[in-house]
Amino acid sequence: MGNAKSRVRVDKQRLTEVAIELVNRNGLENLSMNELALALGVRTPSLYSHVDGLDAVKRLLALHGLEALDRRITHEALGKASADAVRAVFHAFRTCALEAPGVSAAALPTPPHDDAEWNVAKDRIVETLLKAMSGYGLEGGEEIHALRGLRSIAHGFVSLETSGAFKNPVDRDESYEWLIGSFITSLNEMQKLKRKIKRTGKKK
Amino acid sequence: MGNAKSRVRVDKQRLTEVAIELVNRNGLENLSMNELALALGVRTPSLYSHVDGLDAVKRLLALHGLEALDRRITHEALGKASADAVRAVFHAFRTCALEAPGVSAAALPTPPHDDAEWNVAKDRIVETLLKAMSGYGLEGGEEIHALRGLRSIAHGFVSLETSGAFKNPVDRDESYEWLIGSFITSLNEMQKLKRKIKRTGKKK
DNA sequence: TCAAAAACCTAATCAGATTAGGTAATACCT
DNA sequence: AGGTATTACCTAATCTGATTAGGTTTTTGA
Repeated sequence: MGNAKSRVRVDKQRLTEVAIELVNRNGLENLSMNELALALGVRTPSLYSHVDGLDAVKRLLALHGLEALDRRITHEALGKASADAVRAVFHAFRTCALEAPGVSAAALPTPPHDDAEWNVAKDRIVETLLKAMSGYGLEGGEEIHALRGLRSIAHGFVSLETSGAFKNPVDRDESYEWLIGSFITSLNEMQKLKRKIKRTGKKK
Repeated sequence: MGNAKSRVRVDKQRLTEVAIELVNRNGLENLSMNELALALGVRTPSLYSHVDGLDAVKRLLALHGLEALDRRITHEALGKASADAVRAVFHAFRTCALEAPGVSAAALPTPPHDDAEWNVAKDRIVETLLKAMSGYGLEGGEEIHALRGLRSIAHGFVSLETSGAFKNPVDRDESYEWLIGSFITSLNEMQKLKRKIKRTGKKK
């Protein structure tokens, strides 16, 4: 016979899965220990056997979100370089955010200094982004400018979009393409300019 | 003699001023009715004579922040056009956010549909931004793309910066300049391209 | 000067997170 | 299988912060 007496059995795995569900459906700000416990079929205080509190749950979501984002960027940008790679990165960001808004919101905050695992997850993405842009041969701090620019644009657009800030009927996909195009254009211009300078320099 | 018996006397004006103080010092997420009441020298429930609750206080902060931002943009961009105007707008955004981080954070959320005053304040900024970019003669939806781009970049950069996401020692001012430059470059390129097309068209 | 309104106050309620302390199921060792 | 340590749960309680109820004082204005 089935084990009629067995308890519900929560573990970090299932807890995380259910939290992901909830947060993507109801938003990060509406995640509560009560709701999570209810969804897991358990009383609220029981959760504390598995995680340290609400912030710890959000941290798990952040880790999951960062990992998913990195996977996606890597996947989309694989085998591409320069403009194609940058385009792929932008799309990966937005796709993740639209498909999993709650998790993506959880992944935004800057991890605390003392949380090694979280910092590593964040740094991994930075590395991935730098690699994606490596085709442009940026150097001397410019690669950092470009990295920050890319992050600012992607995060800025997506967060305004998901918060409902774009009310005008103009198509949002087109706006994103336009913005990506503008970023790439200027990377290209920059590259042209640098080549010209190098040539001029050599003439001396 | 002074009126020794007079009560503390709170009004919306002073309440707002004190809330601005607090939120800029301690962050929006740490604003509470308790703290606000304490700073005003009044018991917490007394605040409800003046505002409807914490959300209403945040709304006041948002209105203040939007007004301040609009004033600043208008002031900085006055008498400028095209690239100069766009540059001024970007700087106005960042200066506001760095000088008054709490208020700026309060001004971010999209107002609810039914809040006319808040929506008007937001729309006013949109108008201001469109005017600032009008020198580029964008049309057919491109002005909206550019508007969204500008907002995305400014908001994205500033929010990543203030949340501590830029850890690399590379100077953040330079990164912002770089990013602004890249946006302006591509606006210029776009304009060149359009002129060329128009010329070609005319030749027919 | 007196009545109405406004601004305060204390006490109470409510919602969520978290902690304390106890009990039952599970796992592990023999 | 039997016995024990651990773990996962549970109920009850605490704490914090927002908000409401209901009463009292000050202010306003006829």
